[in-house]
Amino acid sequence: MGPLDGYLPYLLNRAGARIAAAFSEEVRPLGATLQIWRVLAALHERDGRRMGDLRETTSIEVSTLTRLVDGMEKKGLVARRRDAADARAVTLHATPAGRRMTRIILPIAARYEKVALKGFSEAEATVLKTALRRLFDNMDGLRKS
Amino acid sequence: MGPLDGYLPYLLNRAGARIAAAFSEEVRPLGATLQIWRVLAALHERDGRRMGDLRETTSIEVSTLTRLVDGMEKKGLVARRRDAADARAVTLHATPAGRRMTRIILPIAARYEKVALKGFSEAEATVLKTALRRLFDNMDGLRKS
DNA sequence: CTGAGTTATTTGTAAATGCAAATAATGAGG
DNA sequence: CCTCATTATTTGCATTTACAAATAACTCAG
Repeated sequence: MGPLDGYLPYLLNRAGARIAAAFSEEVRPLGATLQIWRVLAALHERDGRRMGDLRETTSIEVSTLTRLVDGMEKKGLVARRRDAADARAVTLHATPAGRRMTRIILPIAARYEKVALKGFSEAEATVLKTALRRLFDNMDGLRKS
Repeated sequence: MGPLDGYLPYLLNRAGARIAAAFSEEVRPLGATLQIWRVLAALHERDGRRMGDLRETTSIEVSTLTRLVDGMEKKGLVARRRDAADARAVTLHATPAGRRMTRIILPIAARYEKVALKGFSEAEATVLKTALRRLFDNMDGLRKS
């Protein structure tokens, strides 16, 4: 056990990076990335989201998101549309190909949860997830203090 | 609560990113970064580590580490030395300035733990950290499966 | 004591990322 | 209807990062 093992930010980052790396490797042959999956998952829950909305739900920077969506559009996974209600905004829509990819990745994501949480009881898993949400909330708006 | 809120990798990444961002902002005026802090903390525990050793304990890629250490050397925080025992290796040593910075950041890191874990009991915090280590271990070597 | 194979670190290079400035469109006053 | 302040997205650019190739030094068999 290393010296940094006591630090929460380190433990968090380390575990997150490892899961992300494994997941990424698995979906790469499908032409997907972790970020692409995040966008697809968000659109799966609700299609036609705006960029700013996606930024919020995926925690991906808007500028990064723009370029990510550029790529996804080129791959035919999503389509941009001007929002009818407010023409400043763009709405994103999963194409049939996008939805097909979502259906393929959904079970993979589920399997990864299982692997990552191997040895955890249902209750322990819930506690962990709740703790991570609390942590996130605890850091909310701390940047201006 | 967003649609991704059920996914562990997302929760992990999101919480980790937020803590990292807040911590980074706090130590930036000192001329430090999260990565610099990781190296300093590792050297605080044991000075004279090799690059490969640091890679292991900090989870920072070796090539990234090389350039990070380049910068730290320029700032006078650490000094590279050829390992006397094995001249292929380089050992890293904190300078007085490096140790001074470590002493300054240590309490900041401790404070961040407190803020992040606000509302957590001692026991809950321990459970969370243990869970994160288990998670990390669960993903060990999964990449070749 | 020399060459083949191994280990440690650095460098080359291309992709990802994030901030800040630029662009585009809205809405409210006058 | 203009103009100004606001909101939404994109683009410019400099930094960070990671993989892979290059370098350097070790080990050991012959």
